[in-house]
Amino acid sequence: MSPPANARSSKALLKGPALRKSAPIFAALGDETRLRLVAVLCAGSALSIAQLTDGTDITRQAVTKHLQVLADAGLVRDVKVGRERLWEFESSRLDEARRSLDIIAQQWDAALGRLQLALERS
Amino acid sequence: MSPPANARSSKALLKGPALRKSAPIFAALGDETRLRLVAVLCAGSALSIAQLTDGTDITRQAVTKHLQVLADAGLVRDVKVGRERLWEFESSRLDEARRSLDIIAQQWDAALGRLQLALERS
DNA sequence: TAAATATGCAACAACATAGTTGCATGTCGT
DNA sequence: ACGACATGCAACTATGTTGTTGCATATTTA
Repeated sequence: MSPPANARSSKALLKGPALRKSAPIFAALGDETRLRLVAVLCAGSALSIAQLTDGTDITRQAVTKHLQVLADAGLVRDVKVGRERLWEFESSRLDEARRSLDIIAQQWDAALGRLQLALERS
Repeated sequence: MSPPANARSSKALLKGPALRKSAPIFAALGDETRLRLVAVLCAGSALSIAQLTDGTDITRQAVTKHLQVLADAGLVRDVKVGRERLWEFESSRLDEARRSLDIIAQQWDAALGRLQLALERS
């Protein structure tokens, strides 16, 4: 059979912590409200909870919880300034998630390449 | 203030369906078991439920449910072959998710660039 | 100091998710 | 036809998620 040649690399892909560590990041991004918060914050400026709540149909407390989820995933960070709590985007974890998707896409492209090669041989 | 120059583009980023449509994809990827299934299937070969269950500590039915979640997100597809049901990776939705992360990262880089520029001017 | 602002904390309801078990159905090989 | 194999369906439990309300606390500002 042909698969043994790449069986080890695909197993390594799974055992390596890269993919497993990405699951919580994807889970954090897997909510429309949180994805919107990330999109707002990645524009650069640190914003308060009240500012992030404005223009939303949910309560300030709900936004706070979403921000906490994002913070647990390492996607945002908070800085206390006076009576405010400003939230800012943190890019490192998102980069990890990007790399994970790139690895999967790359693996898939390689599989398509092998299929193409096999077809040409027939 | 400096933000108005890019305020419209960041709003367009949010209103565009690209990001909102990605949330369900991230939600589907936000589980260790499902991420593993995707990683296995992106290696190329279509696998049966029994095969995908082997080497796991959960039941076949649990795997079936996870596959259904992935299918709802458009990340995998099933093909019935005899008494088996083979599952294969589907790359288009994953590419959408990749583009969404790229957009966010790009937005962030632009913000850093503006910050750098502002610092140099001082 | 007092009012207004910004946030924190806790309890609650509603719903979704992850996983199980038990049994039924369909398909292959003998 | 019959046993073995692969899967489907439904019910059920346990737990997590999302969002709410009510009240407490800290910080400005007048």
